[in-house]
Amino acid sequence: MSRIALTDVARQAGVSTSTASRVLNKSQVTVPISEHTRTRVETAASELGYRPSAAARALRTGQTRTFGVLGNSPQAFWLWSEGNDFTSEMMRGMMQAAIEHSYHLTLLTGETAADRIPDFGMVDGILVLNRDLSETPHIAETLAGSGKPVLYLLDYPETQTCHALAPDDIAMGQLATQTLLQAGHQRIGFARTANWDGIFGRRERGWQQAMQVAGIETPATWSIEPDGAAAIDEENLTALVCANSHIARAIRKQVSAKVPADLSLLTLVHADTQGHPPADLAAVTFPLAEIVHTGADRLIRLIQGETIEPQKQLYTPQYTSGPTLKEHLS
Amino acid sequence: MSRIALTDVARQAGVSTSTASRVLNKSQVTVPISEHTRTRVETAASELGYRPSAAARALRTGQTRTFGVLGNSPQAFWLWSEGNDFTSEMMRGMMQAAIEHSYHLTLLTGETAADRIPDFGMVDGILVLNRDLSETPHIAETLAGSGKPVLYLLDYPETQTCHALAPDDIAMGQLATQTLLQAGHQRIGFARTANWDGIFGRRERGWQQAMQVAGIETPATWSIEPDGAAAIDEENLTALVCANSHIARAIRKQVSAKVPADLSLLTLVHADTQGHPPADLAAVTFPLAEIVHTGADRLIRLIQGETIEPQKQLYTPQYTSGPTLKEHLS
DNA sequence: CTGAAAGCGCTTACAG
DNA sequence: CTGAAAGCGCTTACAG
Repeated sequence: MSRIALTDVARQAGVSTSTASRVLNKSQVTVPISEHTRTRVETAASELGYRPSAAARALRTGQTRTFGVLGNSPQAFWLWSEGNDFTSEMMRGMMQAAIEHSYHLTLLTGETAADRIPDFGMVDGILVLNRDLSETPHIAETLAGSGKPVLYLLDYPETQTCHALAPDDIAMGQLATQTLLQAGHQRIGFARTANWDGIFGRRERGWQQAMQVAGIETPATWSIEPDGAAAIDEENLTALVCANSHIARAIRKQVSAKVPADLSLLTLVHADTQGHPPADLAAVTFPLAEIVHTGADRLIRLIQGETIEPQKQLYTPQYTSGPTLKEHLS
Repeated sequence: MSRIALTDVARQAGVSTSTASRVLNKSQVTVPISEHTRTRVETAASELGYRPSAAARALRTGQTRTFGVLGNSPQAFWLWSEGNDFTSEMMRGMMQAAIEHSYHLTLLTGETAADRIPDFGMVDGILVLNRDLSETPHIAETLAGSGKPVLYLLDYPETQTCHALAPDDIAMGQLATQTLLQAGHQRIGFARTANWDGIFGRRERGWQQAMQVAGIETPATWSIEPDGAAAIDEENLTALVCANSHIARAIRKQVSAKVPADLSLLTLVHADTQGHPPADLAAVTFPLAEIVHTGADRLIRLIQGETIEPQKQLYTPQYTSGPTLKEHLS
């Protein structure tokens, strides 16, 4: 047997498809319908096991009630540097917004090669969870030309006007550095990997700025890689701001004897929904799930035609003490 | 400006829509096309920034190249009892299969009230990641009547012929129990919560069966809740099979002085992709990401019309030793 | 190698 | 309160 369409329901109920459609889409435009007709149509629909075709409806209305999520690579959905609960927090934020608006959520796969034009056809808007934007600027251009609402999370194109929600990365770097300065540290390094230059670059700039305000120079040798622990000794660093918790852990593994005896680690990291950063690290945090949730919510509002001025909304970070921070009496 | 459709491309290229369609869908049916025409169409398409309408294509072909994922409740995507990496492992398995076949993946939201008929219109098939199936049998019926391929993961309707991939829960309970028996334990309890009766029920049955084979009775008082540590003393239990790692941790927190001095804990849990169960627990594991990956792959094959006999494929568990297991010399 | 035409299943003005 | 009809944007036999 082939698919049961609205025409089948209408025929069985003895009404036109227009009427059948009106009955089955109760909420939309308020058109009065006789109780008798309504009952007949509803009975026919359930007898026949009618299920509307989302494709036909989407073609007609231009809306799918689904938004897409685009990560740098497909791995974005399970490999995140902060540890595994990053994925959970992300999912939580996205799904909650989706549920509140009765939207579905499609994870856009597609080639890792980001220059391939993605097949966005089936979504009403796109949430960008991409940490490599600075390395792949054409993504932002392609998206801007997609004709659909786009909202960036965590990372965003620096030079483009757009909707974006992200932690204030510069403020994160600054706050971490200021905290270490107040604890008496002077020789404070910054640990990051070379990738994710947008996010890590901003955090590093925050560190530099705070150091500069304190009148301390930051030679290039104070910016180290997670496997560059040798530089810590060479430069006599007493503290390190780590670009994320993964990096903090990698460094701690290398120099474990020194943490926190000789070396203070302060990591930049997301807070989980209970507001807790990793218990084993002193941290400056941003509210990941809240950012993602608010972002997905705003994207849906944009889809539904709400007028919202494009803006980059940055979240102020918070400091939470932890065992890897130590007062330094110089 | 309104949407650019294929007709616009065709007009600009000076060809019919049929021809334009053939050019732009290179891979499909092999129809020879002159190089000249091909070039003209491709140029027109890129000049105009043409993007095919997924809705129209889906309506015409009946395929969306997307599969849906249905959890018990929306929370399924971020709250899983085994800890947060459960989500990551799930995502990994699903996404990898999706990528291999160039499918997208839609997380189906919808009311928590599972009796509401979900809106499946936009997906070609459904992956069921639902741990409450035994409590909501109508879900399976609704799905069976959806006319789309359905594949169950982890939990499955006991009484229905269907496609399912899951750990062999009974074997898990048995293996854990046998391991404890061999270590010299006799008074072995089983710890679980009341919910998820399908999965936990099977695991519990495995424990019972292994005990029975060993000639040991299992009174109801030996089956305890995670907060029922008092029963451990009352019944002089020396070991506990825990239905999952979350439960194992809850129990350990209550009786920490005794683990593993007086009480051995053996937990049933998923292994991560590196094959590691939690390092702090002795465990009997199943390969979560592999199950999800294989399941998603099979679902896509079903969607594409491959004939596969419905079957419940159960994975044999593995034992990994850990610090919470102790020899018991009775 | 190319085109005219049908039709996938809906929704929504428009006309009663 | 209800129906006839157009049209969303594609793909695919079918006919040249």
